[in-house]
Order: sequence, then structure tokens, then C-alpha cells
Amino acid sequence: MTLTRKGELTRTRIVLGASAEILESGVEEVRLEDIMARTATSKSQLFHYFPGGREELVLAVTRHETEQALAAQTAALQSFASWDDWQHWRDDMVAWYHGRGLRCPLLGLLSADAGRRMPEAQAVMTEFMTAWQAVLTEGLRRLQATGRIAADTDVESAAAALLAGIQGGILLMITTKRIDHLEAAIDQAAAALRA
Amino acid sequence: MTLTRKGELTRTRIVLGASAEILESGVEEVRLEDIMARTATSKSQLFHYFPGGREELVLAVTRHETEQALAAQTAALQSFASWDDWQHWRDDMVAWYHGRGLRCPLLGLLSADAGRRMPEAQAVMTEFMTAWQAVLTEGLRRLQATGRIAADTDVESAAAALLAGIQGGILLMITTKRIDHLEAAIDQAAAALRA
DNA sequence: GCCGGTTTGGACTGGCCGGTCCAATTTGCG
DNA sequence: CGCAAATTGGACCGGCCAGTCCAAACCGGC
Repeated sequence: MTLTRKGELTRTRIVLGASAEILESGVEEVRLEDIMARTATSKSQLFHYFPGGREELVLAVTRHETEQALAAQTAALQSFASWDDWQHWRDDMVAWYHGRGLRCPLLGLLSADAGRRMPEAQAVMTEFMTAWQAVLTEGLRRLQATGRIAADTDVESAAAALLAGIQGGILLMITTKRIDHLEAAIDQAAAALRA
Repeated sequence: MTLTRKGELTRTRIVLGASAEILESGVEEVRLEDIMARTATSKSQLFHYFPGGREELVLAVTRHETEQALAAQTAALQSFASWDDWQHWRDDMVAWYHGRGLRCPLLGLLSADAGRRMPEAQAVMTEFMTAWQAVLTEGLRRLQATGRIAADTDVESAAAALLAGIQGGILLMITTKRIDHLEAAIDQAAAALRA
């Protein structure tokens, strides 16, 4: 499928609109009609740019969101050198979710579809988690290199635990509409690594 | 609605069957027809015992599963007195999920429905998480009382972080089909508390 | 300004599935 | 037994919504 500039624009408009719609209402709730309304497109456009229909569109949204999130995390973590940086990263993340009304663009996508209905989405999510963990590991290594973390600490499993804490924090944020679990998880990880 | 013994039996048969069906296929995937087939019931029975239809049934399943989980956690944690107990609890939990094919009866229920479509389910889940955290806090307090955890440790936020780690571990287990995040999260929590 | 391909509009369809309904059967109690 | 209530069977309905289709409009190169 060859796209002109105009087509490209429409396509991304659809992805962004669908993304927003899903964030607000959840994957399962969103109807193609909703996306059409928000993005001012017709059904034929949807199926023109996403021949696989709804599923392909959701997959595209998943890809888009994971890329965004990963880019943000990479940017924040690649210059890790002090506990101040850590604190900054933590506060930014908390603030970001606050700004989104304590919702998460990805979590809804994950457990609803991934694994059963859409193996492809599952694969994207797995890859995303793996990449995120790698980024975290890198960050921890950087702190270790500058002596902030003891040299004999196993940063691999520390990163695994930290990622779990973050994901769980987000999950609990969505469920309970409170953000303190996320804060506690990251803070406890910091405390453990500082010791 | 008054239930005879027979009715009671049918009702629980439906809940258990629906529960199993949901565990296998996910809430969204499951059709009333699937549940009817598995539990050998007719549609009129479903609506007789759950006048609210699908939604009420899912809610009943949610309640059932949370009760089970909470009972299990309470049993395991109420006799906490040593790090051996901790290790046991950890291993049992890991083994339990292994036995379930690295699936979780509750996580699917949570993010799919809770919050948007079914505020009631959301409430049940929130209550469940709160209760679980309370049970964890109790357990930690017990370890603290016997000197295994430093007296000045804030067990409240430690429990919050631990719960986040567990939830995230389960989430990552579902996504990646690996259980090491859950292990790492619990182990790191133990390490942090031991120090 | 003509011609291929791209983009867009929107009516229509077809299946799926939750929910309704009524009638038949069983149960428990006096 | 006899009756009222509980239980069960399953046909049927109707809305919803993803996906299809055809034709119109638009665009860009020559």
C-alpha cells in the first residue's frame, strides 16, 4: 500500500485518535464509530489504512504507545548518574500519570487483548517489557559505575524487581485510583539499592 | 429470591464453571453459551440465578475469586514468624501460578472491566487489594515483632511496595509467560526488609 | 487537461449474542 | 395428594457493530 503525504497524515490521525479514545474508554469499549467520529474519518478510510480492521488498528496503537513510552524512559534513564536523577525520574513519572488522570495507555491494551485474542499484541507487549527492563538495567549500571550502587549488587534482578514494582504500581493506580503504591515501589527499590 | 438446596447447587456450579471459563479464555471472550455448555445449564437458569445477566455473573465470579485469594493469603501470612515462613509463602505462590499455567483468575477481570464498564467490580477489586495489603502489613508486623525486621521500618509502605511488586510480577508473568519478575520482586522485598 | 492511482463517503449486510418469554417440570410443604 | 413456588428448557427477538462494496472525488505526473 503506497501512501501519499495526505494519506500518511490521515493514517496517523487515526492512530492518535484511536489511541486517545482507547485511553479514555478502554479497548473493549471503543467502537470503530467512536474513532471515526473523533478523527473525522469514514469507515472506508479506516479499512483503507488498516485492512486488517479493528485488530490491525489496535495493534498499531499498541506499537505507537510502546514506542512513546520506551522513548520517554530511554531519554530519562540514559543520563542517570545520581540519586537526584533517580528522584527526578520518579517524580516525572508520577506527575505524568497524574496528568493523565491516573490512567495508563498501555495497561488496558495488555491484559484485555494480549495473549488470547491477539498474539501479535502480546508479542509487542513482551518485547516492550523486555526493552524497558533493559533500559532500567542500563540505568542501574550507570549508577553502579559511579559508585551509587554497590559493585556486588545484581542489577539484572534488581531491574526485574523494579519493573515489577512499577507495573504493579500502575496496576494498583488504575484499580484504586491512588498513586502511592507506585511511589512506594520505586522508593523501596531505591532504598534497597542504596544500602 | 429464595433458593432451595438444588438451586444453591446450580448457582455455585454456574459460578465455578464461569470462573474456569474466564480463567481459560478471558472475560471478554467468554460467551454465556460457553458457560451454559460447561455447566450444563440453560439460558433461563443463568438469568434465573443472575437476573442482572452477564454483568451480575461476572461480578459474582469476581467476588468468588477475591474471596479465595484472600483466604489463601490470610492463611499463609497469619502465622508468619520467620524468614523460612516467608520463603515458604513465596514458593507456594510461585508454585500455585505454575500450576495454573502462568495465568491469573483475577487480573483478567480487573483491567478489562473494572473501572469503566463495571464500577461494582472495580469496587470489589479495590477492596480486595486493600485487604490484601492489610494482610501483608500484618505479616510484616509479625516479623517485626519477632525482630526479623528492624523496629524503625515503615511496614505500611513496605507492604504497599510489596503488593505492587507482587501485582507487577503477576502482570509480567501473564505478559511474558515468565515468572522470574514475581520471584525477583518478592526476593528483593525480603532483602530490603532484612537489611 | 487527461489518466492512473489514491483517497473518501456512506449505505448496506450479516452474524453474533445478550436478553426475553412462556410453557413444562420438579420440588417442598402442609 | 395438591398447590404454590422454584427450577428448567429452549425458541425467539432485536440491537449492535465489524466488515463489505461501489461509486465519487481528488491528486499528481506527464
